Amino acid sequence: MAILTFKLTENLYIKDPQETELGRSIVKNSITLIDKLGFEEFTFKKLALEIGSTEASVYRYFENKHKLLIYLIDWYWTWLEYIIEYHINNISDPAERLRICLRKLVEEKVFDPNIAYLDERTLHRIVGVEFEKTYLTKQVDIDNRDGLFLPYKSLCKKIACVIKQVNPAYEYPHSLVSTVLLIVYQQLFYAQHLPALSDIKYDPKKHYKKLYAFLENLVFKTIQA
Amino acid sequence: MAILTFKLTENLYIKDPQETELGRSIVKNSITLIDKLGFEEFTFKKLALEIGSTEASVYRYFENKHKLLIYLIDWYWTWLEYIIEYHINNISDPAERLRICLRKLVEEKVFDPNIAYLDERTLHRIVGVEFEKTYLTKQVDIDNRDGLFLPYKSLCKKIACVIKQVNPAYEYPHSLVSTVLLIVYQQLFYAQHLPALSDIKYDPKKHYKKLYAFLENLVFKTIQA
DNA sequence: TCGTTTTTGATAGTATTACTATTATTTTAG
DNA sequence: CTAAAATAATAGTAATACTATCAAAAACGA
Repeated sequence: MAILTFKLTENLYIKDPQETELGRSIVKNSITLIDKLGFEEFTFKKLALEIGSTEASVYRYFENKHKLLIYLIDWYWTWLEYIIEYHINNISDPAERLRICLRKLVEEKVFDPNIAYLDERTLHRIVGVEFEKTYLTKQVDIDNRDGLFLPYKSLCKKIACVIKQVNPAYEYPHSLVSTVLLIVYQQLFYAQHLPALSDIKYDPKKHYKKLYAFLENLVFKTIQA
Repeated sequence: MAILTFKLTENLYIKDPQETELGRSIVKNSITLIDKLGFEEFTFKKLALEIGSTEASVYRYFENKHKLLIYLIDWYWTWLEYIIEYHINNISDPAERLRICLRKLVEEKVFDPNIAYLDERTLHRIVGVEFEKTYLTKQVDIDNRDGLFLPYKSLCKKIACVIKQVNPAYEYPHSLVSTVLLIVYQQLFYAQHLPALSDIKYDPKKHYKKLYAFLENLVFKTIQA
């Protein structure tokens, strides 16, 4: 059993949280706490209390909760790209590669503590609710310059390349992929909380299938010549 | 010259801001201030200072800044639905109706103080950056029950109906429309701040056209039988 | 026009947040 | 075993997100 870890840009943290017990505890517990409270209500003080440490100690790892959130989400996108890469690796048919990408995006995330360092299922939920808050800010240009959004851009680029393989003439592969990436989380959120905005009914057993059907149709028809 | 105003749900405010000079000043100035500072940095204290009033007075109109933001955005969606309604009103061809919907969604907003009560151009920018923050919260179900998202759902439904007219067999009209609504703001934001995620280049003279091309292709191909 | 209600302004106060700083203690690494 | 590094404990600050009180001003109704 190989434990998966990824190295993220140093601009995200003051001190690498993967290197110490406390650091790993901060990351691990911030996931459950953000999931439970939502990002707005989440504070370093509450986190410190949860892990039996102090606010000041948390601040030695992350400048602020914004950076910590991006750290978690960057980890998720890096992990997802790895998963997708792994599964399309030896598939030669471009259309099939694209179908696998979509399936991996939509598919329910499983958490295997033997393989994963973090709980991807909870992370998946956090990404759905909090991801857009990471860039819909006044500091987006600075954060972007600092490379904080690289994992997401990398994933987007990878899938855009697959689209280009299916139809090299299609003009908007990046726009389509960034759209698809948002749809996944948006439609699942709507299904659960704002059902008037979606035709996908909330039902953990079936909605992944419906979402996939919606997406496959949208993507393949859109890029067809 | 008719001044456009809309009545929004009473759950949004403590005291109707349209009824008093101070109320209108709060609404008007909150738009420019949120646009300038971003929602996170925006506070009732700063707003009160700006309009020469006090924090306590602002709190007499809105429970908190979250409700104020939804008020502004609800106003925008109500206005946009009115505009769309107005333009598709006497068009009989469903495909043409749909094309007009898309055009009105994408089109640069103009601000005519003779017709409009609020500055829709600035509001458009706020919607792009702040809209998703209104529902990506832990209170989404309560806010939804209180009818705070009705204008958006109404707009979505209206356009979904147009899609149904174009192809009654298409299974995901609401999902497609809510997707399209987000794309508009998302792709313009990406074009400006995260260009790696989009194929639309930032250029106020031409990007509306490109965005429209991307959308028209996506929507019509997706729903075609 | 007078009296009343409503609205606003002025001021104050509280709990919480988002930090920074200092020092003592513990852990770890050479 | 010692030095360096990491953490805990504690304190402190400015700002936020409110609530409360009371007086002045404006609006309004008889």
